[in-house]
Amino acid sequence: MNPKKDVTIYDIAKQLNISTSTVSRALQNHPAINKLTKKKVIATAKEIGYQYNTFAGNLRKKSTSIIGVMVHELNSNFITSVLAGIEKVTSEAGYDIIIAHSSESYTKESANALNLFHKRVDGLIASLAYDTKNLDHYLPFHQKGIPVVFFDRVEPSDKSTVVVIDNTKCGYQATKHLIEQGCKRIAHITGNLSRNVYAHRFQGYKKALTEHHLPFDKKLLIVNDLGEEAARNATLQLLRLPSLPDGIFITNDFTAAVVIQTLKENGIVVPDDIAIVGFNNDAISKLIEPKITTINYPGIEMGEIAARQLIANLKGEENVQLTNTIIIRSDLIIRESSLKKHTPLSIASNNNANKK
Amino acid sequence: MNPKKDVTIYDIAKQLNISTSTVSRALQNHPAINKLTKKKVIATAKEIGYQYNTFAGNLRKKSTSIIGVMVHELNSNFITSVLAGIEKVTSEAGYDIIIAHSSESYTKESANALNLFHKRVDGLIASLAYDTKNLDHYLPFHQKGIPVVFFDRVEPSDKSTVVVIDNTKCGYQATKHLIEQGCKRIAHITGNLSRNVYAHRFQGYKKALTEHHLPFDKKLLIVNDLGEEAARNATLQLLRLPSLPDGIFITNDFTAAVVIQTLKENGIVVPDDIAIVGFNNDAISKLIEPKITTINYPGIEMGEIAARQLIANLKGEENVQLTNTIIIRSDLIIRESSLKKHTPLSIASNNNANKK
DNA sequence: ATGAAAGCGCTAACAT
DNA sequence: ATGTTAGCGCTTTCAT
Repeated sequence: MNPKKDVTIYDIAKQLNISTSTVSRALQNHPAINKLTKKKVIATAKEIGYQYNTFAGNLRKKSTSIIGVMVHELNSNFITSVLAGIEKVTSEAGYDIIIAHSSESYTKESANALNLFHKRVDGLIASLAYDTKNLDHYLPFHQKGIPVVFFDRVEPSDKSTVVVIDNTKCGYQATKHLIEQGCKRIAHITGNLSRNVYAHRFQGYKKALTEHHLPFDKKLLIVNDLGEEAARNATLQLLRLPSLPDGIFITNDFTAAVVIQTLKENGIVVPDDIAIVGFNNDAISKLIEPKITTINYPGIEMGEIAARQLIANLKGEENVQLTNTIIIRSDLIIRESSLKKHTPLSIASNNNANKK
Repeated sequence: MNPKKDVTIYDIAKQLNISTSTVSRALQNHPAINKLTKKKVIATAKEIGYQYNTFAGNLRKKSTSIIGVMVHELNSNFITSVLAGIEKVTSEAGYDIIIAHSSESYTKESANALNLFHKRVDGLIASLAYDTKNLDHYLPFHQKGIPVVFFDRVEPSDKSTVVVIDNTKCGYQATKHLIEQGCKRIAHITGNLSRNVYAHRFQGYKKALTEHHLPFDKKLLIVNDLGEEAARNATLQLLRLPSLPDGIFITNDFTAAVVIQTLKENGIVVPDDIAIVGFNNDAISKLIEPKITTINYPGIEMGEIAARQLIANLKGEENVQLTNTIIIRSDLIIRESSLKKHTPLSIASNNNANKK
């Protein structure tokens, strides 16, 4: 298949009548090598079409300078920002990255993890799939001392650093904001509650209700796969309720967009009849009508921090036991979808009158 | 960094008192090996924690079973569908894939190409970046006989198969549809015209105008980077024109969504004042108001076909000279954004009255 | 059905 | 500043 024989450092060495070690060192810009020699080596390398053989190098060095990145999906602003952040930091540090995506499937995540392990990545940065419930597939990494950093979708682990946002706080903020807008019956549409992000947002939601003496009504909690159809069904389900909710906190903007559309199709006015808060600050949140109030959190920064943490681990600078959890800032962005006309924002947001 | 020594086939061989060749063959399920031996080898492999070393294998075999995939971006439905298609076909054929993305930058694309080359991928599937103007960075692949298949964003090449849609036809269809809706002044917002997809769509646009005896007005052609700000500026630029367009054909749905929003903010009614056709059938096209008429084309299929073509090349089954271009079907999806009230679709779409 | 032995291309400890 | 040398772990030809 590759008929032509590869050009190796032996060929360069022969041509220049020097040893392969000198060639190898020259190619790596080793300080002990004569500048002239380096020049000659590089020149002949180019001349005879030499190409570095990564396998031979990796086999010898027992390290790949590759960092694996496992993501649960690819098509969201958030993930592409995280990837950009990771790429920036890792490439500056001389690492390449390999991206694997699980498409939200535990099985695929597992297979990919094994695959990255066999590819001998030096480290791993991962976000878990929708239905991942254990971390067994990362055991080989731990056993071999390969550092793993989890971000966003995580499980508690004493073996790895996790980089997350404070989802409980976000859920709390989102819900509190709706309460301050005068909402009394706030629904929550979210994903699998065994996944940390959704579990914590739900906790925050409940906390806000409790603090403001609103009852938690389990009919107002809908857990689904967050797809388009599920979002429509969830909305219709809420609309069939004997008494409608007056606010919905939805765990991602895409789902929120579908919900808003379905509500409008059914003659419900957003935010007047039902106020909406989404999550993620995806591009779509600014493009639909009304624009969606949402939680923003910086993907780039999350990626950069995860990568920096991993590289620190790799260099042995950092003790995982010490920095086990890193929390990134996040904030509520208020737009039209949640602003009930009768409660001006400036008053509402500082209003603690509900508290005893 | 990886303190523990790796378990190798030598360890297995020693433990069982057989040779490494037997172990190697057993692990590969070679037919000449005794079933019992195989079982024992596999058992002890598991027992002592053996892990295959890809580098040693690749170094020896001079092939990696890895296919590189170069994409211009990651965050679109289209690309994720293509990836899914590629993944399906390649994994069935026993290949792994490595995804590299250029973020629409020629420089990054170039660097990534070299990188994949050094990683010794067995083949490459690529879509070009926004500003890629030559294919020099793929030369090493051609020289070494590594097959490359381009999809969607391509340049003409006699060395590779290209998999595309008929962009000229799509541009023509989109524009003709607007004309049939009664539009007389149709603007076109698009990307870099040296990129094939945009160039061809523009050709189709012009062809439709010419065929229907409408003049091409260069003030109605806006070329930009298709980002959010550019889309807004483009819209405002059109709105400043002494006589407004009554239709706009826009080269992607995200941009179209921003344009529609900006139009609405400026009191223009879509489609009544200005009808809109987008491109790609992204999720957003169904979620904004009005829903966007767009061109749909099947990413999954494109990915599958590109991958199948590459694998056929790899196996030497296929002669690139013979199948140089593969065209995938595509179609116009008509939604509200282009439907002028006074021209019912059923009549308009079969109407050739304009023709001499 | 199994084994011996060579070698894939590179690196690095050790020598000079 | 450069060379010698011994592998890294696997596959495979040739032999038995």
